[in-house]
Amino acid sequence: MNTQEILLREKLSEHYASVFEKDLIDEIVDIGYCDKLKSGELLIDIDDEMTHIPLILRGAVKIIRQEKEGEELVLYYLEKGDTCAISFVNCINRKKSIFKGIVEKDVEAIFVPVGRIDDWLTKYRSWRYFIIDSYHERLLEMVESIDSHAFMSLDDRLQKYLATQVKITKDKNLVITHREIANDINSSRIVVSRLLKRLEIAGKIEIRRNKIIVKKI
DNA sequence: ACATTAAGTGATT
DNA sequence: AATCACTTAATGT
Repeated sequence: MNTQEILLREKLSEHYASVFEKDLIDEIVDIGYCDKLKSGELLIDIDDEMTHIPLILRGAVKIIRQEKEGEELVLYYLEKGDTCAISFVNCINRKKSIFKGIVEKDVEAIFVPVGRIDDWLTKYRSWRYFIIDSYHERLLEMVESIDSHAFMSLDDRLQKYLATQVKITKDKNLVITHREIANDINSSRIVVSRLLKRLEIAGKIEIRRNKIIVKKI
């Protein structure tokens, strides 16, 4: 076994050791490779063919649905231990992606080529459960996204957004503009600015240029 | 010093 | 809650 494989095995066991059985980990180490992506990079675009499945080790990916240029809807975020099971089905039936994935926080992931993953489904119980579980999680997150758009006030949505940003970046100092927030929660920059101002007066956040310090949400 | 981009404000729908 | 039409403030060249 070469050093690269040992390294990969180490990284894999950080978040997936308890999930996958030993033989499966051996196979992943065998054909997978590790890669890093910088924040802002495009992981997958609509109509792209899937060639690999990412097993996220650290960082976060924002998955969005996009209408014609501009109009977009944030569906959910992928974090460590996650994979996009939606992409998994695309791999099996060779359909093109219906989502867009942008790196929200620098990502390190193991990429598994699509070739073997079909067989693994019948071969490994842990893989089967992992995929089904992942699918279920994504569905719940999507429902939650729909719910918040349908039933929550913009103010609540904004606070929820700030909370998830803190969770994803693991940092209470968010480096983000009002414009970007407005985009993500489907509102206008002006309205977001005003709501943020109110949150600041309420003592929940602190506003700097290009930066928001979350104190208590 | 100047241009560019982010954020704040009042009025209007 | 969105949009317009501005102003003010911060930052890069």
